[in-house]
Amino acid sequence: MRQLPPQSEPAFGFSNSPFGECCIVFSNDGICALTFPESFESATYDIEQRFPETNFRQNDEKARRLAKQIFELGDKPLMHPIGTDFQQAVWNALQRIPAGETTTYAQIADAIGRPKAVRAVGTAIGANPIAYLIPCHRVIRTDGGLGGFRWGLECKKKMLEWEKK
DNA sequence: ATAAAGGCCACCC
DNA sequence: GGGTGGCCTTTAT
Repeated sequence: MRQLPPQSEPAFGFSNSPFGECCIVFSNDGICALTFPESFESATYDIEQRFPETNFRQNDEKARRLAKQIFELGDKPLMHPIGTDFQQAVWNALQRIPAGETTTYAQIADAIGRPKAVRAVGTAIGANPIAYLIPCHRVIRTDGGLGGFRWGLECKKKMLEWEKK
């Protein structure tokens, strides 16, 4: 099952955040992406890849409002991530990790009833479209290593530090 | 239909 | 520390 791409008033915008500038993609159905791109171009390229056929307006004002909700007030706005069944299962499991705690890729695999799909879990976590809100940064390796992070390991560390207190 | 590439893990050296 | 083989999903041929 594949969810529909954003349809109702799709838009994107940039805002600052505790972890550097972020790009938020949203529609009336909720947030469908939160990224930390290096540039305007890489951000729009990413959007283009993820949602071809969709025409987005730029709305930085709303993006800043959302960022404030997320990072300052700790709200969790409505989300609308697009992905396969497997990915949805993984992303749902991520949202059950309490803030300030970590788990491992293997434990997530167990949690979704696919203990052998550890590697695929790693791949699915890497495909997480909504950074921070879907807390893929709380997943580390079984051997204690930090694992990877799409937006750089420094960023992953920062997020974990930020949540520690 | 098939190949190649992953944010992994256990096991060896 | 490092290398290898197995595992499973996704994406691009």
